[in-house]
Amino acid sequence: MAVTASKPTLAEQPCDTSTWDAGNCPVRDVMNQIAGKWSTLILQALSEKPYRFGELRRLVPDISQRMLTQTLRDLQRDGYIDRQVFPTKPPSVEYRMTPLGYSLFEPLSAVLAWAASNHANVRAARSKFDAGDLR
Amino acid sequence: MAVTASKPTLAEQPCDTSTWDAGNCPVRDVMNQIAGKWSTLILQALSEKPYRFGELRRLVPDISQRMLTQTLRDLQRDGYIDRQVFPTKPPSVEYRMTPLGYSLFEPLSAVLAWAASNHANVRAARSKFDAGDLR
DNA sequence: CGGAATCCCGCTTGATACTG
DNA sequence: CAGTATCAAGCGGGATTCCG
Repeated sequence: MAVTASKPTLAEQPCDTSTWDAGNCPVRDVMNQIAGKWSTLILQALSEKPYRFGELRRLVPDISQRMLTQTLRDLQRDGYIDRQVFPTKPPSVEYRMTPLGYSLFEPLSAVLAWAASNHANVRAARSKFDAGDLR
Repeated sequence: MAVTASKPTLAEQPCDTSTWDAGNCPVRDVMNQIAGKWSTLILQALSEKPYRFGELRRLVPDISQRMLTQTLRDLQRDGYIDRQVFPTKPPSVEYRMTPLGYSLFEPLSAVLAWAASNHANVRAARSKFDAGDLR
């Protein structure tokens, strides 16, 4: 349960505050997409193997078809996933991760793993804050 | 410019779809916080060294004091940062990263670094998608 | 200086219905 | 099956004002 990491080496991190102007900040530009409510879930699913639309819908129980469509299009637009249509009857559409998507998911999966491992720590900090808030 | 990573080892990733129910999904619970419009920027700044309220405000030029206050409180609530009040006149408040915050920032910084490195790739994919959209 | 409180707008999201 | 279209609600977030 103990937090494993202390202060890491941060010297080479992209903390360049000179590029934080809203328009051309890479961090914002990329994060604003993958930070969406559903993006990480979809990326996580597709990192495993390709899936069809309906399969993804079942994998992420409470996503609406509207949001699934939109999230998939956004991820495709940024080059993270590919969309392949099979003109069968009824039609079938398969989504799969691109090399760029995999290259993103590599560091991203570390964050997701952190979330899974440290969820309890975060929840604990939360209740502690909510409780002893006044003092 | 070339994308460096191909399919990485994903066997051990937390792709457990059984825990994707909205309520208890660790990924959503953690990501929904750090995915905020400003959270990563603040974490990035505080990963360097502690800062005071006004300093952070200057570091992130286009954040409103409302959002800065709220983001800082949320990050503090989840245990990522600490808040220390110096009862001077006028008062001074310093924010600094906690060990938990550093342990999160370690994997997170890899994503931020990816964003900086691959921003061009994403932008290229975007324009390509927007152009040849119809065919 | 470091906030809290209030007002208000607009984008995101969800529910529903329709189409190829 | 895999979407698109439309409408309405919610809340994220900005501008402003006031306080210790």
